[in-house]
Amino acid sequence: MPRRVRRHLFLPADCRLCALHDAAICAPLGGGEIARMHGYKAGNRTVEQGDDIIRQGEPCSELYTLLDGWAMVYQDLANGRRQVLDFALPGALLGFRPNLEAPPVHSVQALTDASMCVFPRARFLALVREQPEVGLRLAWMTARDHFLAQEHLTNLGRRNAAERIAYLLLEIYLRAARTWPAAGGSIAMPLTQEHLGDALGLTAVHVNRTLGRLRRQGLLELGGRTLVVRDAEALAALAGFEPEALHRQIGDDALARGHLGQVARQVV
Amino acid sequence: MPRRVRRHLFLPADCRLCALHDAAICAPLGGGEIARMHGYKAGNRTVEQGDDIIRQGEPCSELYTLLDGWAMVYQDLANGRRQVLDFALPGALLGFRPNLEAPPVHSVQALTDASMCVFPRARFLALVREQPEVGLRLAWMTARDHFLAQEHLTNLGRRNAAERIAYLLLEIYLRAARTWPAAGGSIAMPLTQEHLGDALGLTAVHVNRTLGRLRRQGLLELGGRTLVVRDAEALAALAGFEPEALHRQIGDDALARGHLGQVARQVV
DNA sequence: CGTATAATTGATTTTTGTCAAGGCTCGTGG
DNA sequence: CCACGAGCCTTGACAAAAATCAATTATACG
Repeated sequence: MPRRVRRHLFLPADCRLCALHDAAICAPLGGGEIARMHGYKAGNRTVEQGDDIIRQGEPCSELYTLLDGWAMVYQDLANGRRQVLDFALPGALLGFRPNLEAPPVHSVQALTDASMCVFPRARFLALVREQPEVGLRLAWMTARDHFLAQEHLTNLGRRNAAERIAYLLLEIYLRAARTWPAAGGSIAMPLTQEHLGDALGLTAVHVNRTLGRLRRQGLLELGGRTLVVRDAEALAALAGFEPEALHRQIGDDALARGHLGQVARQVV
Repeated sequence: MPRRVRRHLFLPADCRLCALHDAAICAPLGGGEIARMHGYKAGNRTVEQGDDIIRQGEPCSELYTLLDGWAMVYQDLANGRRQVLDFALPGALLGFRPNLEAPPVHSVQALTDASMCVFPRARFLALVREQPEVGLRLAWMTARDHFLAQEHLTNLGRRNAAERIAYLLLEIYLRAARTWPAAGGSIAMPLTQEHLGDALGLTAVHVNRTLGRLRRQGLLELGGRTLVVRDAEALAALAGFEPEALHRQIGDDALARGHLGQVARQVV
């Protein structure tokens, strides 16, 4: 059972100083508007590793932008099984769902100490309402998350254990390396083998054996909260992973280049 | 190999006569605006069973609202495997993705003869731009599809063959029964056992055996393009399926009741 | 240190896939 | 009207993948 949520709430930070800007929901906002952003926020909050940020079934009237740290979105089933739906990195919007009035259906847990930007639901909606380009950004971010979920669906449905692991770790590597530039294929990564199993529909034991095989083949290294990608080419070939296709669809520039992005800017 | 796309293009139908209105992207539009909707459409189109509506990798500059019939969204992998990502029913928006400029990554195939409402990409974006409430509707529909994809992820990751089948068929039953009211737990359903397998990460053979077991237990009947749910309670218990939770999140009324829905209306 | 969490390994069972062969149904063309 | 073929469903025998059960062995941390 994850420990209870600890709340350390700070005054709103000045959004103009936020390094994350381009990666978050507020990306379309320009200088003048960003200065007024703090009016929509309740402030910043930090949580400790292991804390639940959102708990399925418990009313939650806030949305969050993850500012720093890792989180996981997951679902607990009645029979004790757990499915990890997504790993969230800085910039991720947490708590958005089709019916914001109903309690959340998924939990979100901090995998490291983490900090986030807190939006009360009503103010978040006001923001979306008053800044149409933010609404489009919201649609784009949701479409991106949907696309990633579909990729994971393919991963679970049509790949075996080794392929699934290779695919997930490559994806995580690329996403993390974009946030915290990586040296020599190595990134800090807090996921345990049990997390990987819960995300991939495998048991931790089977993840362990399969990881061992990949390690012995010289494809990767994993341990001590560190992931080292030794042979990205081979991993990609094994998993049928196409970085370009992924990037074309959800890359940073997709919003800037894509039509939806153009709309987002034109609407301003 | 699915046969080539046949195109029968008709003049735009009058959107005021469209029975689907509430279920589609245009739901937030009122009387005056709906009358101008045809200005954004290229027209209606019909396709035959087995036709590909969208093909992954082939440029496609249109979006569609499915008006009648069934479709499937799927992905072909390099090694010949296939993953079904979603089954689409009337009202579904087809072809929306994070980067509309890049070719689609998923294919969409008609599972019955089908008809749809065609939007050229540029005009679709103009609609979203000029009618902010349509933008919010787009965000909501995408969030709904994302939520469903996450449910499917849990289904593949943490349920065995019988549970997966029970879950999927119940979901399909409920969705179809909302579109075409069902009598005695029976609906017309064009999915083959191979379709189910490709959606559930199982082989058609294993689907067959498992379906047989469910049939012998008196839980359901499936054949002749007809699905009969004999014991919905037992199926739901087996699958851990909670219709209320699903409905609370994505039910028809969720938009009307939910805050996002309120926004959608207030923005007008 | 001592405890808790995470990783590892072996033996065994269960679930699912693979290969192969027939059977059923329905529409088409002779 | 019947024969044929395509697509789909069904079943059996066997193989492979993954889960389960059960210890151990690191590793991290107060």
